[in-house]
Formats: sequence, C-alpha cells, structure tokens
Amino acid sequence: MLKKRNVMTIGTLAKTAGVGVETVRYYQRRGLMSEPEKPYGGIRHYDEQALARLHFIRASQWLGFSLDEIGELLTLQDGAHCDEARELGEQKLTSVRRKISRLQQVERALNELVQKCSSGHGDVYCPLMASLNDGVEDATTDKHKVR
Amino acid sequence: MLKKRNVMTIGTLAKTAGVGVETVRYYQRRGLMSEPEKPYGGIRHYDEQALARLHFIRASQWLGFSLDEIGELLTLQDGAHCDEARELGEQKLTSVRRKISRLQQVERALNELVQKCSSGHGDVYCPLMASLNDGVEDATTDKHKVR
DNA sequence: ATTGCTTCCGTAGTGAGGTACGGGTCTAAG
DNA sequence: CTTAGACCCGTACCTCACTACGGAAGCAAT
Repeated sequence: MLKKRNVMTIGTLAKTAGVGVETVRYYQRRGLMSEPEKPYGGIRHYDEQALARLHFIRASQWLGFSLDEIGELLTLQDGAHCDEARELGEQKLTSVRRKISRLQQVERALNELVQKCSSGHGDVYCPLMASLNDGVEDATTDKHKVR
Repeated sequence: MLKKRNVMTIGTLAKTAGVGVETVRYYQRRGLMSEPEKPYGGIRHYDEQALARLHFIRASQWLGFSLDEIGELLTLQDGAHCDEARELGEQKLTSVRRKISRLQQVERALNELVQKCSSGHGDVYCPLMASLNDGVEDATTDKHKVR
C-alpha cells in the first residue's frame, strides 16, 4: 500500500462530492472545513480527508442536522464522545418525530378537504375554501405559530 | 339584527388573530390584505372581514401553503373555482406526503444509529460517527440535494 | 397639558444555507 | 504564445416570512 494521496483541486473535490465550489468555500468560511495551505503562488489541493469531511457534512444534513449542529458533531470526531453524539442524535430523532406527526395531521386535514371537493357538491360554494375561511377544523389546539 | 360592525384598530385586529402588528402590515404589503381608507388625519379601522382574512391566511399556512400560494387561493375565493382550489390542495397533499416519507426514512436511519450507540460497543469508536463518516447507510439513491 | 401608549410609514435587518459576480491569477491545450 | 477554462478572494445577493427601527403624529387618561 502506501499509495500516493490522490490530490484534487477544489473543483474536482466539489464535483466528486456533488456540491458546488461555492458551497465548499462556504463551509470553509463556516469553519466546517479547513483551507489547505496554498503552495507558492497558487492553487490549493485537497485529499480524501477533505472528501470524507464533505460526505460527513452531507450525511449529517440528510439526517436533519443544521450546519451549526454539524460543527458541534465535528468536535466529537475522535470517538471518545460517543455519549454526547448519541445525545444529539436522540434530540434530532425527537424533533424528526415531532415533524412527522405534525405533517400527518396536516395530511389528514388536507386529504379530507380535497375529498370533500371531489365528491360533487352544491357548486355554489367550495368546501376547501369554506374550511379555510373558518379556520380548518383540526388545528388541534396549537392555533397560530405556524413557523 | 343589523348590529353595528365591530371595529378594530390594527393592534386589536392583530392581537385577536394572534399575530403581530408588523405581520398584518406585511400581509398588506404582500397584497394578501387590503388597507382600509384612513379617515381624515388618522387611524385605519378594521372589521370582521379583515379578521376572517387573517384566519384564512393562518389556516392556509398551517396546511403548508406559502404566502404566494395563499395569494393564488385568494383569487379563487368566490367558490366558482373549486376545481382549481382542489387542484392546489392535491398538489400540496402530494408534497406533504413526500415530506412525510422522506422524514420517515430519516427517522429509521437515525433511530438505528442511536440504538447502536446505546447498546454498548468497543468504546474505541462511535457507530453514529462511523456512519456519518461513510455516508450513512440508507440515503436510498437520492444522494445529495438536501434542501 | 403632559405623559405614555398606539398608529403610521418607509426602510433595513434577521437566519439558514447557500449562489452569483467580478476582477485578477494560473495552468493546460493547441 | 495565446486562449479557454479553473482557481482565488471578497463582497453582494437570494428566498421566506417576518421583525425591528425611528421619527412623526393621534388618542386616552390623569
């Protein structure tokens, strides 16, 4: 082994990871990736570690972690902080579950409204609109606070 | 009957609907609500119609419509466009269902990772971190494109 | 009449996660 | 040698739905 590190420019790195060059630079500004030293006069080069870091970031994002949270995860990188990492994971899991059940409520309400519209009616009015007008049955006591 | 319209200032209107004054003004700027004429020298007043409009907007938001989409819904207000409204509702329903199933994938992946962390391991490494490092099993072929 | 809360209005800032621009420098191909 | 295409870097801009700011003017109670 001892294969020579396969070296990339930022463009190649970005393409390989499926993100834009600007995105990589943005992660560097956010402190999620380091900027390699640039050799006299020119272009920085990146290795598989940089690529792995990018994969880590995207995987974490896919799980719903924000870039700030990913920064936190990255400080736990050495494996000695498994408990903290699990804690973060559990919090995220909870928030994902909340989102799911909220969306399921929305699904039920919306489905019902659409059904009512489809099943022919007096024509003079629209059940969906009517419901919107008086607040949609089912905002199950968490009125307001949409965001 | 013929009860005199119960008249409100913007502050009362906003509080009654559970939103901020600035939010009402914002909706006016967005064209979702009209600004009543102001009587010589001063303060505009709002009636139940304005309140109903605010309820309509919040109910629609709760269902996942964006303010732009709500503007569109509002043009269909007269009940004669039930088909168009239903169409919009169906599109939204589809997108809600997509979100749900995406989140359910995330839930499964995250749950598995957290479980692995909890069930004691060699200590030298963290299963969650390890998975993040090599991309999380289960990004089920929709790699990248998190947003 | 003075205090003190609202309203009015335009403009600007927030947060998240980027994307775009523009001017300058490098490098590789022809 | 020239030219096309990366790269470097800072700064500005984008979307979405608000939220804040600041000064002037109105209104209600003391």
